[in-house]
Amino acid sequence: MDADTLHAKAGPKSAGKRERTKVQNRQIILAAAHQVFAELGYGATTVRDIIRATPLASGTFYNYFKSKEEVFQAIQDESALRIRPRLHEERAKATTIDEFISGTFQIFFDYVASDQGNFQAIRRNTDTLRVRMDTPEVIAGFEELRVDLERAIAQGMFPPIDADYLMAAIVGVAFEMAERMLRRDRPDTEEAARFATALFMNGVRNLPHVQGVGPKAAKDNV
Amino acid sequence: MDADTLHAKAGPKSAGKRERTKVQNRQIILAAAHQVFAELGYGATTVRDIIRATPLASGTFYNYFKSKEEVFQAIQDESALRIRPRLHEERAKATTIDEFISGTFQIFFDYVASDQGNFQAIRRNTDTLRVRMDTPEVIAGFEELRVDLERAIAQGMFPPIDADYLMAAIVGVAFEMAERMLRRDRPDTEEAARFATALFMNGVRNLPHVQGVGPKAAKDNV
DNA sequence: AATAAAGTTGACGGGGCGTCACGTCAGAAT
DNA sequence: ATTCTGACGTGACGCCCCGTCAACTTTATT
Repeated sequence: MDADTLHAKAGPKSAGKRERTKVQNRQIILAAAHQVFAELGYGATTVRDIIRATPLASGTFYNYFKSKEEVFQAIQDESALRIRPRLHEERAKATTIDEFISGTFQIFFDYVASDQGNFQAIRRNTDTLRVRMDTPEVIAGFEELRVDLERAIAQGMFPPIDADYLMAAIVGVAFEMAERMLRRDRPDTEEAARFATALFMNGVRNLPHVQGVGPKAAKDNV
Repeated sequence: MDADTLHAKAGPKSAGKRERTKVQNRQIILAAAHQVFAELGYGATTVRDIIRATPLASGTFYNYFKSKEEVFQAIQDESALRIRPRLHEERAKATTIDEFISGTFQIFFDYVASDQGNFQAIRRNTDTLRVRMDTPEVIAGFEELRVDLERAIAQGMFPPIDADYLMAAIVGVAFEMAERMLRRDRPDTEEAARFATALFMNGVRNLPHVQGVGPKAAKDNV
């Protein structure tokens, strides 16, 4: 056998065509990942699945992201960035704590309904809390809500209770209710937000009747 | 080359010693899995990790379980089986809906505190809802609670609200609060149960002050 | 034009998964 | 007691996925 045969192990046949810019490729990968995650769920999708939904080669993925987890977190960051301005706006606008809580639930349920696949990928297919909370953007989003709650408590708008548990309750109700909402035939984000707000502010015992109501009834319930 | 060389590929060196019974081996694997999942989390543990914590060989695992997911679900089934009698007892004992809800939270938080590793493995490392709800035992546990809620609503103990969302709210609050509870220095399951019950029954607006209280204060708060 | 920098590629080594042919043993059948 | 049989244990194997990297191409710089 000759030298050529021995060294024949190496060598991509043709590499390096660059038809897109760096930013474009990152966006292409992100979009493909978003779509594939939504379809298969986080656990079931492989990096190759993502790349296959793309004109790129497998190695290129790793020029932009360290791992599957990192793309996923990037997607969550994007989502957090999309929601936060709305939450800020809501906080500025709300004059009562009821309005603020209600607006927060509404924004959250609206987001979930607008990006069902991603929400379900979070819920069903991965290290839920770790991925949800480990990135600065997402943490920041939750932190802002917590600060608001603490301020409300300090200002006497809420009784002097444990802000940590209060936060947990809001997050828990929101995520779990969103799950059920999406299973319904025609998810109604306003109904969900109304229910969550009423339950949260008044408790079961003092809950107004909040099921199956139209816009007209909303006034009565909140 | 002769025939022996060709066929030399096969053959475990020494196989088949049977020092334990079938049931014992299943229990050995289950116990090892429970321990390793709690330590490393679901996602991070490999079937080989489980087997390594055992005197058995890798293939044996698959005589008892189809996959990593199946052992995990078996563990959840065991947990569900341990909790359900207590829930039944509580349901029989409780005379008011407050007592029932309070008892349910208490049992749940107690369980979480008694098996932290497993709870965190559920929360942090896997297809949360899928694993939590896909096994008959676990589904049955949730179903019972839902039936209770529907009955309470039908009997007028709760306002006529959406049992599905009510259920979601309870589950959401319980799981998310349990997470925070475990992060505390000295998790206090009674405090957590008191908070959850008060919030749930009365709402934030009507919440008694439920932080940092001893057994004496419990009477006042619930 | 020559050189450097940035970007792309696919083959490769590493490792986990589930299978399977082989080996062993306990108890049933004779 | 001996043979037979099927249940069980074993570890090597083939498959697939992951992340890396040397080779290669294009763009920027001098």
